[in-house]
Amino acid sequence: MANSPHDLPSSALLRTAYNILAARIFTSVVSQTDFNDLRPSHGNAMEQLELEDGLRLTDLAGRAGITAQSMGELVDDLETKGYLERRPDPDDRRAKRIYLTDRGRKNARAAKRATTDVEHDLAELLGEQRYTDLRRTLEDIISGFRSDDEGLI
Amino acid sequence: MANSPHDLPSSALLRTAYNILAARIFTSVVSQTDFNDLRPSHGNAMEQLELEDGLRLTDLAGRAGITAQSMGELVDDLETKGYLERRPDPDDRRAKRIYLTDRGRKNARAAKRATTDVEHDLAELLGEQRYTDLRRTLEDIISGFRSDDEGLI
DNA sequence: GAAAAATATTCAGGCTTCCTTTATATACGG
DNA sequence: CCGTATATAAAGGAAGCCTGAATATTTTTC
Repeated sequence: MANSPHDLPSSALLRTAYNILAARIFTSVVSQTDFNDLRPSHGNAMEQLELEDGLRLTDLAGRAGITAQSMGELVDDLETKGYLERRPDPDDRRAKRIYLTDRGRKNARAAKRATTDVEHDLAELLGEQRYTDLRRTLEDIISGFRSDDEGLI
Repeated sequence: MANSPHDLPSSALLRTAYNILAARIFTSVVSQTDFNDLRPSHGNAMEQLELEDGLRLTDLAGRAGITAQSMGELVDDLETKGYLERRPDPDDRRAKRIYLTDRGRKNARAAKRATTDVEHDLAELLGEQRYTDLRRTLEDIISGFRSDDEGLI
């Protein structure tokens, strides 16, 4: 590769490190032939439903930080591909609730496993102490800077 | 915001930290009214020309990691807006060399300043020791993992 | 208890950023 | 020179996000 990391801005280091980790997780999941019809953006929906099933589109969008319309497209696609299904919300007939199918649950488990594996690899590469320090430092950057530029992200 | 950073995967922490820093740098540059016609992707071209002026389109694309065609669009746009100019390569009449204009140089200086400011802010937030540790850790992640997944990024 | 306001979703269309394919001009090795 | 490689450009498309407007339903308010 052309660039030595030497004296790159920290933002570039963060981006590259993120890209490497994200690519590992994503390729680990889609390399299972069952799931090779997923694209990275589908993760926006799947990640949330792994945590809590049966959400409404609006909630899903809010948690992922994208518009309801964008999330609608992702959910359309994931529904077509058989990962999700929409069922009417019995309490609010404007809304539908979005559930993982069996296939969706299998995928969610694979994603979780891949993410956990990467955390392990990271901790192994860095050692427990530096791994913990890194996470704390990143959390400090997020909470320390977020307030400064509300809503710019 | 909805998510507490607690036990998010490290990849998510890296992405959020990157987004915050990148947004700071970008908004700091474009908030100068002179430069409010730039979009983030223009940085792909400008960043490289800050380092070395007079590159050919192909080199520029290679260094930025995008196709020559994509870079061609960015350069078209930046030329229209007066940041760059193309001049024929005297040694190879197939090629053109791309130079910063005065306006382009002014912008490059502003970008460099914004980047430096963010590094300072980071070092101040974390303290010198943790700032240095963070950078070294990120470099270690990049060099430690890059070899594993060659070309997946 | 009806009119007004808010909410959930969908439909239509657009923008940005990147891509692939194809065309054209130029360079260079044998 | 002739074939192949290289530099750029032109045309069109896919992905991922957006805004605005339409529709159905719920909640609020007077």
